[in-house]
Amino acid sequence: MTPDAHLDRTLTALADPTRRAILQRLSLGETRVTELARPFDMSLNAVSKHIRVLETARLVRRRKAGREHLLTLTPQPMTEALAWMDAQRALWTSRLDVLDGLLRAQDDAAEGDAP
Amino acid sequence: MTPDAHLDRTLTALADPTRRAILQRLSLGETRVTELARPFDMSLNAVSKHIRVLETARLVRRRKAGREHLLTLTPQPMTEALAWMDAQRALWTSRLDVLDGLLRAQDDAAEGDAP
DNA sequence: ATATTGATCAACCAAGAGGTTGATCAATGA
DNA sequence: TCATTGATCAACCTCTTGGTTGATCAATAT
Repeated sequence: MTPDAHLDRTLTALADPTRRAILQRLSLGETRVTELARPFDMSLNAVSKHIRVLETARLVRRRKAGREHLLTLTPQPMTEALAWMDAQRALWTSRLDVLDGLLRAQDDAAEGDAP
Repeated sequence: MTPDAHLDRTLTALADPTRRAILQRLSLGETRVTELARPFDMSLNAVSKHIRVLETARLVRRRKAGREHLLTLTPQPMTEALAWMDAQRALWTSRLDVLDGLLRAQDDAAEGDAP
C-alpha cells in the first residue's frame, strides 16, 4: 500500500469528532463496544461503524473475549501522521522565515528613503 | 467557533492527497491557481474547489493581483493540529508504557513458576 | 476594439459518509 | 431450556464530496 493511502486513512479517521472522542476514551484503557458507545447520542450500530473506520486505519485493534469485543489503541499510524505533519511544518516555516528575512531587509532599506 | 470544529476542518482538508500536494507545492512559495492546477489530471475548476477547502480551513490565504489569485501558506492551523496529535500521542504512549510495565512485572513473576 | 486568459459561479452527477432500523448470530444468565 | 445481551450484517436514506461541463466576468494582450 502506498504511504499516501495510509496517511489518507489515518487523517480521514481522525477528522471526525466522534472518532476522536472514542480514541480519547480508549487512552484510558481497553474498552468494549457497548461501553464505548454509551456516551454518544447515536445507535450502537453507528458507533460500531466508527470503530471499523478506526480499525481499518489501524488506529485501534480488536480482541474478542466471549461475546464482547475489546478495543485497544495502536498509536503507530498516529505517529506516522505526526511525522508527516511535522516535516511539512518544518518546510513551511523555514520558507516563511526566509520571506520574513527578506521583508525585514526591505524594511531596513526603506527606513532611510521615506521616514 | 468550537476548537473541535476547527480541528475537523483542518484534518478534513489534510485528508486528501490532491490538497496535500497543493500545500507541498505552496511550500516552495506563492503560486497562482493555474500554476497550482497544472500538475493535476483534473479540471481547473476541481483544483479551484480544493483550494477553497484549504482556504476555509485557513491553511492558505488568497491575494488578488489583477486577474490572478496568488495563494500562500498559513501554517497556523497545521501547528494546532500537530499540538492536538502530539498531546494525544503522549497520553496514549504513556498509558501503553504503564501496560508494558505491568506485563514485564508479570513476566518476571512467572519466570520462577514455569521456566 | 476585440480576442484571450485567469478564475469563479452554477448546475449537475456518481460515489461515499454518517446515520437509521430490523434481522441475525453467538455467548451468557435465569 | 429459553430469554437476554453484545455485537455485527444488510438494506435503506440523506447529505456531502469530488468531479464534470458550460456560462460569466474582469483583466490583459493583440
